[in-house]
Amino acid sequence: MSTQKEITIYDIAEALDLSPATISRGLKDHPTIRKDTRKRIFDKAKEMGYQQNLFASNLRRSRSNTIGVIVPRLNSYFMSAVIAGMEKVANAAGYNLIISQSTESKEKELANIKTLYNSRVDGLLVSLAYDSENIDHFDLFLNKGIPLIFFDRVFDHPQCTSIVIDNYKAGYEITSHLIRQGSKRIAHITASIKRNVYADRLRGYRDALADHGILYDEKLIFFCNLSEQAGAEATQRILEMDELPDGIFAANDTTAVSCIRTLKQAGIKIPEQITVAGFNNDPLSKVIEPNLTTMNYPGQEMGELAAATLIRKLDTKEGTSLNTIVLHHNLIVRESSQRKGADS
Amino acid sequence: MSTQKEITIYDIAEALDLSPATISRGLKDHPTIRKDTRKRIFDKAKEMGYQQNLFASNLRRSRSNTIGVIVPRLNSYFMSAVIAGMEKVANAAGYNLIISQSTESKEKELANIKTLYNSRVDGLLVSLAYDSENIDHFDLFLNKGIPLIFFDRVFDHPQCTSIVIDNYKAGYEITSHLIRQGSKRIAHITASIKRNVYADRLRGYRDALADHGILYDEKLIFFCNLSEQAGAEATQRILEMDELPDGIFAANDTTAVSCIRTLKQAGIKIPEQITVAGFNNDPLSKVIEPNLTTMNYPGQEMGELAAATLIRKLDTKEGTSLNTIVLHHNLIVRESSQRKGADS
DNA sequence: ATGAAAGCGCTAACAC
DNA sequence: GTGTTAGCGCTTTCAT
Repeated sequence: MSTQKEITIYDIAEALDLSPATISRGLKDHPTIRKDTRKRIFDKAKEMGYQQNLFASNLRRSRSNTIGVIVPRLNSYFMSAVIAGMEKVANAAGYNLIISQSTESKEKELANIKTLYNSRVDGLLVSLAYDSENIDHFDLFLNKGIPLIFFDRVFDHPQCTSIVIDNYKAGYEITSHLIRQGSKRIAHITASIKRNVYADRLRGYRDALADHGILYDEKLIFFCNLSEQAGAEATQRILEMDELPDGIFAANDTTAVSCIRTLKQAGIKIPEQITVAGFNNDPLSKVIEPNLTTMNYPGQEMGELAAATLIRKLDTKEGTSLNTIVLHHNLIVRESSQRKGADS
Repeated sequence: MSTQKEITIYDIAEALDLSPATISRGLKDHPTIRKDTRKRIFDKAKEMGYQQNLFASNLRRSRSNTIGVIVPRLNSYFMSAVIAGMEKVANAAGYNLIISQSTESKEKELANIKTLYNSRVDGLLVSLAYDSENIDHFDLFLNKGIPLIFFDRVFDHPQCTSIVIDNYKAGYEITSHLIRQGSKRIAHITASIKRNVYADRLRGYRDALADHGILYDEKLIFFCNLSEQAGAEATQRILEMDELPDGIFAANDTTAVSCIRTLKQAGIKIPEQITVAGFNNDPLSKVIEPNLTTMNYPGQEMGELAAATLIRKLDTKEGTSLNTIVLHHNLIVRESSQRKGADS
């Protein structure tokens, strides 16, 4: 517990009979410092166990080299892949990550925003909560011109860049695929269409139906929070319908897997009676039997790109004109939707 | 981009014709401030859009209200549950979390330690990398008496608290269970026994064998990094053995699931020919068929407890005498190990 | 190539 | 109950 005194640049300055200014410059490779004094400074710093005090530096420079992250929830495979990607890029560029969860609530999101503002993060990476209607609560950041980048659950705003996949197209593709497999009454289990990801997938679903001459039926749309339990409940309601659907498109894999399990328990044959598709390419999708048809959604890549985009903005100060960056997605067809004799 | 000037307590002081000190006190409910001036201060602060500058505060108080977290990898369900738990507790207590990944490398771990030290985190929550032989590289923190708490992959040290489950007992229980199901040649797939979690489970496995009169056979122990791919490879090697084992205990669920899939492809009946058990109670375990017997490992709870323990230490300054906190675990018996007629 | 000095915004010991 | 004042450790202009 030897709370020894902190070593500061003043201590090094004294030991080397130089000024603090020179030490400060030497430590960050300032061009006007002679090579040998630079070396002396580094050696002494190491010898004395000097560690920079970032508060002082940040206070002085009004810059934190810290990036704030707000996500709805941390406990999913997808989100941890995203964070892993962000951490990798941020760390390599000398940035720290401060992470917080909105737990899907706008109030908590606002609280997080304030905390991160107080921590003077240099920028923000955000995936929005279910119930955030708009992004007025980000004004603190927007008014100050602090970069704000959305990923996955995004919001269109002239000042912000969004990183997404083309959820409309993905929803269209997955629905068309189910139709090509012979499904005509396709249920869709999804979440709040306040969020682009769900609204877009739903649009894709509707247009795919229309383009194949299938009437849209509101009763086939089930809204829930996409948890395992919600998936089971939605499926239960589906099973109680007068006329059973012959296909189900769930907006994430957790729900789709829960759905398959419930259907199997009810003795329904998949994909013969009902085709099922999910979304995300969660590890679960390769394990459930039958294997789940799903949309590959590159979480790690999305995290890396979000962080890289933000850092580029911070380092170059140039307001990149890019407003939306779209990542590739791809349909992974597996047994849960593949009927004999149909093409994929 | 209106980079308006920051509002400081001086601005509020001027507007209210008070001193900065009074504002500072008022803002943090100092007891000696009159209720009505306190209210005036709050109102004015809100009106002017004041936001505390944490750098200045932290610099002055030499305290950051920030907790550093170092984990091997972020992209697993278990780890994201742990982090979710930490974030919840930390946030409620007014702490931020800075998170970094060691990617299982001691060098990266050291780099993370230095960065977090520079950020002057108040304490550290750590799960060790595979290849950290000791914790000398934490000296920076230990020498300064900054609290260091290990969870999951821990290291015994008089200054540090560890949060774990009883891996020895868990390994013993799971192995005994397989034996009771009639397995006599049980393979064990695990990772570096430099880490307590794997060493302890292996000890439990050995002792369970011994207590049931089964000879320990080194050839049945497979070391790998417990990834999906490594699980498949290890299983491949198992399948090539002259005498096939009749039980497999894998040190995590990812590997166990990969193992089951590989065995099934080879036409092996589970649990009839080989019983299989995993570890962690990952969502995967409930989805694989047959459902996987596994050890429930409370990730979220472990994260909450780790954070709460650290924060208690920070807030009370009392060096809690607790050196190890052991969380409950429980065996979840599912089909992958349950043979007809055997008791669990 | 180096030094002197001011100040980033806040807190807390001390004064009244 | 409120004010004065001195720094926390660093960066950076300006001077030499």
